[in-house]
Amino acid sequence: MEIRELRYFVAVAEELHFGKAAERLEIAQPPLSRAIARLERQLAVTLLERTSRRVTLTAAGAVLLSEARSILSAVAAAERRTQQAARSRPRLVLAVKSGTVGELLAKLLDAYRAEPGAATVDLLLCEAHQQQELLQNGQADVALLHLPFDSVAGLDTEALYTEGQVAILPASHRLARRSRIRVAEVAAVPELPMARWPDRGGNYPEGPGPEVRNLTQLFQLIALGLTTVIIPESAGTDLRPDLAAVPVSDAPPVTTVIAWPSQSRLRAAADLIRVATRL
Amino acid sequence: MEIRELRYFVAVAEELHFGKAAERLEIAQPPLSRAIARLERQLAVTLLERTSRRVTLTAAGAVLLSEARSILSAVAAAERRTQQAARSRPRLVLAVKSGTVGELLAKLLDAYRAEPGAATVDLLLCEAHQQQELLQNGQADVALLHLPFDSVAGLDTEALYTEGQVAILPASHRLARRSRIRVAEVAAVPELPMARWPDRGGNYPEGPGPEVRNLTQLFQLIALGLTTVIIPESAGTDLRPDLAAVPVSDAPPVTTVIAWPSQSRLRAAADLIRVATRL
DNA sequence: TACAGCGATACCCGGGCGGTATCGATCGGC
DNA sequence: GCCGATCGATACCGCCCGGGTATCGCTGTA
Repeated sequence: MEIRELRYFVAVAEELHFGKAAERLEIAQPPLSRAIARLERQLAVTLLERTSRRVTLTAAGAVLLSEARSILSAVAAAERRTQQAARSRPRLVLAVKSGTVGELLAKLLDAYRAEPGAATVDLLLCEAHQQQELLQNGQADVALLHLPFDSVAGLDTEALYTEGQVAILPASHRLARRSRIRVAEVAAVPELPMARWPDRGGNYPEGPGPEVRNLTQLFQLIALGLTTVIIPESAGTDLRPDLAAVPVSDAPPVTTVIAWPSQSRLRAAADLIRVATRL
Repeated sequence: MEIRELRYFVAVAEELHFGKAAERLEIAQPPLSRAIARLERQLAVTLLERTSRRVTLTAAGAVLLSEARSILSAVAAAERRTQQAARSRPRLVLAVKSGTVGELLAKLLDAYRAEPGAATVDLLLCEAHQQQELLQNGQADVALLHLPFDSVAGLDTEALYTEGQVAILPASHRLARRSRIRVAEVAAVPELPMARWPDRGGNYPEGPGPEVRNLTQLFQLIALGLTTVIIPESAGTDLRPDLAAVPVSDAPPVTTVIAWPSQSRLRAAADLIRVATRL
């Protein structure tokens, strides 16, 4: 089994169409058919059921698709990390999404810079759902994630900071004067439907609330009295004066964790993680 | 970068000798030299420093070695799991080491067998240090591990059972009548030096105690008044009459966890894990 | 200084990868 | 019900690359 064969198989398994897959791979269709056939022969397993009209994955094919994706990620990561290690001045890529506790991040970077032999830290600002992938394929070395929202499968983590959540409301709203509130109460306000965030594919779930992409947009809509949201405390400090934050008593606490690929052996990453856990 | 090239690189990086590595790979030395040179050219990175007298790894080479090992494991796992998925009757390999809570294991297997669509579970009895590797390269799907002894890097786990530890002593020993004991007291008995277990390489650490490989051996030596050991409670039940178990008050508690590779997508494994967490 | 050890280089051969042309099966439209 | 379009498989060809042998060149040692 070779990497090229896995790349070919993933293309076919995703397109479910040899012609399209060949186009994506920038090769002709016949060599692709042969490569898949050879892969099947070597494994002694049928990966795809094909008629001349449709191509479908077998159960074994579905397993290999998932395995192959993670192998290809690991290969890309290996290439990046090897080249990174060859640089004289090491760099470390830290993936954070907007909304990450600014104060915590500043303290972490300051503390790390004071370390002897500290690498240059590049901040990679990204969307929440990209972080896992960035770590897996080596585009980032370390990330700050938020439990219980972000998935940490395949990652090692250390908890840094736990906080409650607050509801952000128009300052003039009747609920804005409450000292505490419950999730159900926020959800039950018909004139303030909860904002909707895009999923991985960039699509929005169905619902009455407005579609938003970032906190600035969101705060503007809340100030206009059009929506509301429940977010971690630290993201709701230093609000504009026409907004109010009310602690939500029964929202799950949010934990900021530092995460890295579990097989990571980078000196610089280990240093940063050690510094982070001592904060 | 191809799998074959990674296999070649790992061989050279481990042997630090092109000739030996070529022999191990069952190819001639010149193609091996060329393959490594090509890999270095493609990555634009020097992986090995070679004089005609010695070969050494560069920092980048050390990184690639570690990455390559895990990629090769992942490839082996992918092959095994794909072939497994192609079988009509799914099988599930559960890696356990001797000494694992027998009662817990029996309950788990019974409960799982009662599930609809349960796979055949094969028990793979192994040494503690093999389990991680068996899961990573796909020879096992699920394992029972013991924290804090076993490493769980790269694995997902669920805690099943926590218990204290006991010291196993000859029934006639003066400490055997105690109701509780401390680690320091056990360690301070000069006539009963703690038994030594082999490490990953099968070598024994230095020390005064006897070398042992399994509990049966060990119990025999304890009965002869030659050694002692501190083990989880459950491994010290139903002892032969000439042995006694004394709870050790300050030994760390041992947690039995069920562990699986974090990217695992096996139906049968998920079922087994679900059943286990409900026990 | 001569020799042994070891990686690199030169050169050759064969298999396999990728290309084009075409077949054969299947499904949809008229 | 037949024809044509679609799409994967097959046949055949050329070339690159992987693997082999022979040999070179450097280095450390006796």
